[in-house]
Amino acid sequence: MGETGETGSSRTRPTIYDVARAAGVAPSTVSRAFSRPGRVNAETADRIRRVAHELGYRTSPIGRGLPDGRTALLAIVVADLTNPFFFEIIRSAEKTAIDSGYTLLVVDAHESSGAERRALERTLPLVEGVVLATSRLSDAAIRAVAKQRPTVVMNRVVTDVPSVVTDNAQGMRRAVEHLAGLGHARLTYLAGPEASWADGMRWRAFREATRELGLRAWRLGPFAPTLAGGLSAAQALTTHSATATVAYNDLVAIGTMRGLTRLGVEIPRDLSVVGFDNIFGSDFCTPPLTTVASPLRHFGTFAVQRLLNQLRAPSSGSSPGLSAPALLPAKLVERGSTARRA
Amino acid sequence: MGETGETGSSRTRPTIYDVARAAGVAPSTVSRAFSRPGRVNAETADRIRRVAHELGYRTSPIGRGLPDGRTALLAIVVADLTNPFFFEIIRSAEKTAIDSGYTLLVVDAHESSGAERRALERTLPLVEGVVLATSRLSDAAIRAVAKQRPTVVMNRVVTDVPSVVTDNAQGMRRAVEHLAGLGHARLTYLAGPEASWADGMRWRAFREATRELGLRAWRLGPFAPTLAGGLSAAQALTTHSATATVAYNDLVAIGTMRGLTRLGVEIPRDLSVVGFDNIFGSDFCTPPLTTVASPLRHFGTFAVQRLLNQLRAPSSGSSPGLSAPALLPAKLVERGSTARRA
DNA sequence: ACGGCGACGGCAACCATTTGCCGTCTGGGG
DNA sequence: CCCCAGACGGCAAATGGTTGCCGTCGCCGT
Repeated sequence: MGETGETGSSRTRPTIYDVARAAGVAPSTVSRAFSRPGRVNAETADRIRRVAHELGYRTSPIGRGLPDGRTALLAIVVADLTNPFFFEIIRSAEKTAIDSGYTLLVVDAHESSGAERRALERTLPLVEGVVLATSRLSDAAIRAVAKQRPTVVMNRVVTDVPSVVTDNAQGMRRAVEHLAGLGHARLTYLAGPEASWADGMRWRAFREATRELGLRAWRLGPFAPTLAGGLSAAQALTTHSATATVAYNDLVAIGTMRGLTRLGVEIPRDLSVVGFDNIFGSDFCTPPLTTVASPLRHFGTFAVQRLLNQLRAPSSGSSPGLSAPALLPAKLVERGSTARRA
Repeated sequence: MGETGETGSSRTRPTIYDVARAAGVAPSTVSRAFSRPGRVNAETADRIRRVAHELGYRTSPIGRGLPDGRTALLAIVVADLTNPFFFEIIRSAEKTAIDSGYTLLVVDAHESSGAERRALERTLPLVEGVVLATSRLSDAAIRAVAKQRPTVVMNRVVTDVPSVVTDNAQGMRRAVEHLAGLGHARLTYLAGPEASWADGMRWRAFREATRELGLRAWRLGPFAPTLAGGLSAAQALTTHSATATVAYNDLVAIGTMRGLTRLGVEIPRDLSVVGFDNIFGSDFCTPPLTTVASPLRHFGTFAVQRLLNQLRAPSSGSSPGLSAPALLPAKLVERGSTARRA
């Protein structure tokens, strides 16, 4: 009934002023005791730390961020939080950020450029830098983001913006060679979202690799990069004469296998399927999926490291070495979804 | 070489002072034009908004948060980001938060109370409130969190802290009745993490339901709430005489089925399996999993709504109605992993 | 003995915004 | 004609830290 007359359990945390008063020093000294080790006498610093600890003082990120905008926050924007592709990426990115004293915000773009734009609008002012993981934004929009905050894009190349990408061409080439080696001569590619840069890369590499090896190649789609998308792809495949298919990603591949199995097509006997990404789950679906493996863990670590580099480099501007895309190798993991042509 | 002499493309956004100067008013008026509609003359406000828009002004969340701590940030802490159980929860929670003008931070606790504690330490000062989704923290630790910020716990009951839980007892009862109806008389429960409150609830309900129906009941575990955990469970099950099993959650159930299949046990012919949660994927594993469905989507929405209620209610304190657990119903989804006893 | 320097701590400004309070102006009622 | 109220806009303080600059003090070298 009464006003907030509580004494100890107040929800407002103590400030440096409280600590300063209790320790008999000036607030600035308290601040320095925490943020500038060595600048204040060791004994004094010790006493301050002791008092602060007793009072339960914790430095407020808001106050700290005010003067120079240092919020110690980074963000990673992923196209789809539920896509296992991002699991390892998020975790490794998070770890790297934490190890450097940053907190990583995970932002879900729901596979929509509109949602991505809105989310960025909300998040950007808060953070010091951002990783755009497989963004659905236009190059121009991404450059606009990069103008506001240090930015790293993942699995995409945008002029003047640092990026981390898998070697799609190399991976696709391996996949096609693998299928060719099994005797397949008629291949389809199941395309992903039109807005996906990686999809464009993969399709191009697919076309080139098949051409060089003298194979017939078709493109089906686009399909949503989800299991549901894969189901539609299965439908489309039934009327097709190809004996092997490469999907935009593992989710589509798995969805396709499910759909085809349901339609009575047996995999890999009737059709070989190759995925992309080697996500969590691709090894225990039935049959286990042959897929082009991306170094997922390195992806997150690498992206955040590049971001941190930018943050540390005051003279960002025009160092060309920094914005050249970092190319991470891809390798083929052969599992049960591909077999010699019947 | 020179100093930062750039003109237009500066990374520092315009402030209310810039807008005020351009519009010929005081900064306070600009502030009010945005945050206190009606307080300033409609024409003036209009002019200010126009000028602000031209300048590309956006109110800074940091500055705004300073005076009264309003950061418009909420956090949801999930036990494991990669667990599909949380997908729908996160999405619905996020939507609810955004609709109310808040941004939701997603925080991963990596199934570890240590990591959860550290993450909270980092996040708590930033946010106005927090949802603890299946926390691995002790009750005392949770109450300590609740003392710092408005808090809602999910799938768990902690005295004096508002919570949202599924009706585990009811769901488990349905599952056991279902199995009994199929002629099973020897049942095992595959336990989840010791730190899981829901696990305790489910095991207790399992024991009671089996006792009342006159069935034999065993408890195996604990197992990690992951596919890997399910694989270990499969191992443990092979030496057991039960004809049906209920798993702590779907991930364990699916892992168990995989493990058993690999060991030559056929499901549901040799063993019936029931999961918990009805996660994304439980319908397309082989065989499709019979499971106790939680209203995942409502979970997130509900939790955030209760949080928002707390934020709006200044007189929180001791209104008992507010902290009574909200019980969400559970129902059984019968699929292919259960069958009549052989 | 004195000058200088380095270590250390305090003062005050600064960051972007909100808000309590006050001054001014206008209009209407008595 | 005066008074009062209400609308509106400005001043300045407050929020919680950080940091440039300055003063003080003690020590060392000359």
